Amino acid sequence: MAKTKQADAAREAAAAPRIRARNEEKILRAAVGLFADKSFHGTHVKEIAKVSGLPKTNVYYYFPTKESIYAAVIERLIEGWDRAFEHIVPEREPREAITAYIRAKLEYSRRHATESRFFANEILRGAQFLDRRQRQHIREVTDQRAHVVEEWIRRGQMAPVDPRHFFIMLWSATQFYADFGMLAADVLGRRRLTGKDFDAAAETMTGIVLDGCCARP
Amino acid sequence: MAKTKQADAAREAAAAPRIRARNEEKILRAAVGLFADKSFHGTHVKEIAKVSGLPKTNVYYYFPTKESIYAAVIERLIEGWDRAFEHIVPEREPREAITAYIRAKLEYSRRHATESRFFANEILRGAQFLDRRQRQHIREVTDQRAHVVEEWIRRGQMAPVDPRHFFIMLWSATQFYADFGMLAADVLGRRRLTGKDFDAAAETMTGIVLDGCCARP
DNA sequence: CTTGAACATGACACGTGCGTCAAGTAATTT
DNA sequence: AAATTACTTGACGCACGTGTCATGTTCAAG
Repeated sequence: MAKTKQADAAREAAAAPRIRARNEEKILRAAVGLFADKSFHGTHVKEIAKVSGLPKTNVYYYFPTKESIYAAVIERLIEGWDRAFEHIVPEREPREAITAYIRAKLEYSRRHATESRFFANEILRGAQFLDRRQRQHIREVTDQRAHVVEEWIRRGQMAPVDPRHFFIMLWSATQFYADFGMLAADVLGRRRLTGKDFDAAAETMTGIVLDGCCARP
Repeated sequence: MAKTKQADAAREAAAAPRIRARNEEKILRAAVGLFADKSFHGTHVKEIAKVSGLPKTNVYYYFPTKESIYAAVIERLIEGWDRAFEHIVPEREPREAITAYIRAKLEYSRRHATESRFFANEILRGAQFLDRRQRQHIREVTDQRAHVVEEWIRRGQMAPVDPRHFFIMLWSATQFYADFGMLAADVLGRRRLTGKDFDAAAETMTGIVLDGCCARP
């Protein structure tokens, strides 16, 4: 036990683990897709093994339990959570920054629909696997960007909206095209969402968020 | 077999089945909560039985399989899907109708968070249990209301937005507070979402949707 | 009160999913 | 080249979840 741990630490520090890195990658890549499609309980380790091309026992060589695989997938996603927020900085003009943010988020939804669905599913379940640190991270990042919006408002560049509900609105709308893509496609009369659909979504969304959709009577 | 079916039909037609109705109700009520929390595979019939206060075998007396319980829950939800859309009629002034729609949807998210989460989960999984009729229903209802928006635009009462993406935006934002309530609460620094939070959400949302949030430079 | 159907229940059969083990092969180090 | 560690593998045990069955019990009607 202690021995294994020590070896792990050594490996982590040193250069060595090409095989390990490659196999863990394979496993996590297979896992995120399966978890996204069928949720934690619906996904069997056997399948993760098959999809990743490794025998099941080998999966258990790298990860002690199914839960640990799930946790590892989460850990990766949290790291990328705030990427799109980088557009929200006080130096930029809000219209332009928000437009860029929406595009970035939608682009993410399109390219990483699977990860997005996985994450949505986890939150839907009450974020049972997110630990305190990860939840705090999300909150801190949001807080930080909320201050930018407040600054914009203070300068009169934006209407006085609640920044957090504002972000929720942007987040939910962009997220929708990844998480509920099937429903969106249905409603739009497509079999699957196309690039044009994402463009139309971005245009509609930015138009409404920036200027609203109803002239005052 | 044929006998049972005949009896079923008779029961359905006649007045009798108080006990059946009551027990099916109990089962479905228990099921929707469990499915919402733990998804299809994470929910065990044993638990459905326990929560609904019936012995497991009795659950199987009313529903042949776990899937049939799941399907029954879906059937109920689809029926109520278009309720909030009732506000979207051409006679009303769009600002007022949209405001009412947002409030209604948010109210639904607050009062029926469990059902909402169940439904979101089903869509997330690619709507595997929705049959063709149900999906078509959703599409038809949306289409119908999209025409109202188009009428408003034609009359110059609304900016020329894509009605379907517009609805998606409203739907996703309101849905968020039910489905990802835990995340919303986290971001807002609460333990749980309060009535005031829903009010703030409604205000922010209607403000942005109606008038946008950024003055043109 | 009797009869037959609807309803309720505990015990059980069967499949399968998680995780282990012992024994092997490849890669590194000395 | 030997020894030590990293990795790979097939077979297996155990627990548990789904769905069944045979046997009661309540209820509605003749």
